[in-house]
Amino acid sequence: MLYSGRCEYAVRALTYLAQKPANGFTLLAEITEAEDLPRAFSGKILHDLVRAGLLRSARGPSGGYALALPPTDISLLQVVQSIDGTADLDRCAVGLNPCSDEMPCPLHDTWKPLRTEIKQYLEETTLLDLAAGVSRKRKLIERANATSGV
Amino acid sequence: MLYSGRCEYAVRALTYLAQKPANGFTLLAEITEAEDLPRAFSGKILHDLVRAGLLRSARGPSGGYALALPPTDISLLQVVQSIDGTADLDRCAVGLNPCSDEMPCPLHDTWKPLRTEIKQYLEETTLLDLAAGVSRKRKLIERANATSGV
DNA sequence: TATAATTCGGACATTCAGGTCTTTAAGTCT
DNA sequence: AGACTTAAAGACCTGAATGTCCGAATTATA
Repeated sequence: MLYSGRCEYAVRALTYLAQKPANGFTLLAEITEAEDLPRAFSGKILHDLVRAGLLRSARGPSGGYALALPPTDISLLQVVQSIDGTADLDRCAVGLNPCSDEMPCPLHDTWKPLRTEIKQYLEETTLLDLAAGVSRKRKLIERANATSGV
Repeated sequence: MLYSGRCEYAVRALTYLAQKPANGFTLLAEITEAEDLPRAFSGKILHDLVRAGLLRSARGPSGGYALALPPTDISLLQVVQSIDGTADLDRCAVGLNPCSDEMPCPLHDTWKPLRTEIKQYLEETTLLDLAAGVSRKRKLIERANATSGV
């Protein structure tokens, strides 16, 4: 709903990397197995992220992928723009052209503030937030298992 | 961004119908020419809306399509759900399963309020609002043409 | 230097949304 | 009844997104 399938894969892979210690590379195989992603396809997506400057990569033994920036410095918006481009976010909700503040489409006045809010959300949410969310979830699962006597 | 291409066509066709007097049917050809939509394809989409109960249709001479409800009673959400289904709107933003309030995904807490807002927006916006927006736009265009001396 | 490990890159396969075309069924009019 | 108009339904086509496969390029290590 917010972004494409490709982009979702990118977010998940990046979130996985954000949870790992900052030194050294992580294998594609490890990422895709942990996150249950299609391996070859994800390889291409990660490569796109390399070209976009969000990841570093290294070939050969002890190679793999690593974040090119600290998790605080990578926002969802950057990921979306690297993978999907910016087109969707600025597009008119009804698809009528031309559509601008001067020549608004039927939904323009009401839709625009909401769209701005969505964009802000993507801009403010970083990989750190995502990684923190994952560890919070992990704890909840552990607690659930403990209390249910497993 | 909010809904699929099919759904956008549906919204535009419905908006066109909402601007017409309530009696009688409107030809598919008229709708698609006025809104510049692919004719055969739009026929299928309109038929989906008939099955969903948002439109009525009639074959033969003086046949065509008409709203099954007054424009105030058809919300964008109903259109989206008739065409795209409800899946996207309730889906977890990151695509992790399971994802619920008890077992939230990394984005759950922050994404959910925004998603609720989007849903509310779709629910509160009706065909009447859209039709009103169109006539507002039409006036703006006329005024622009008048002042530019055309 | 040889070898193994790993990403890179392109060719190919599959699936799905978008879209056209043709035939059929259901109405209206004379 | 017969001719005509129009939506309904289905077969088919197209292009983009998704995904696989395999060889080439690169690099650490023995």
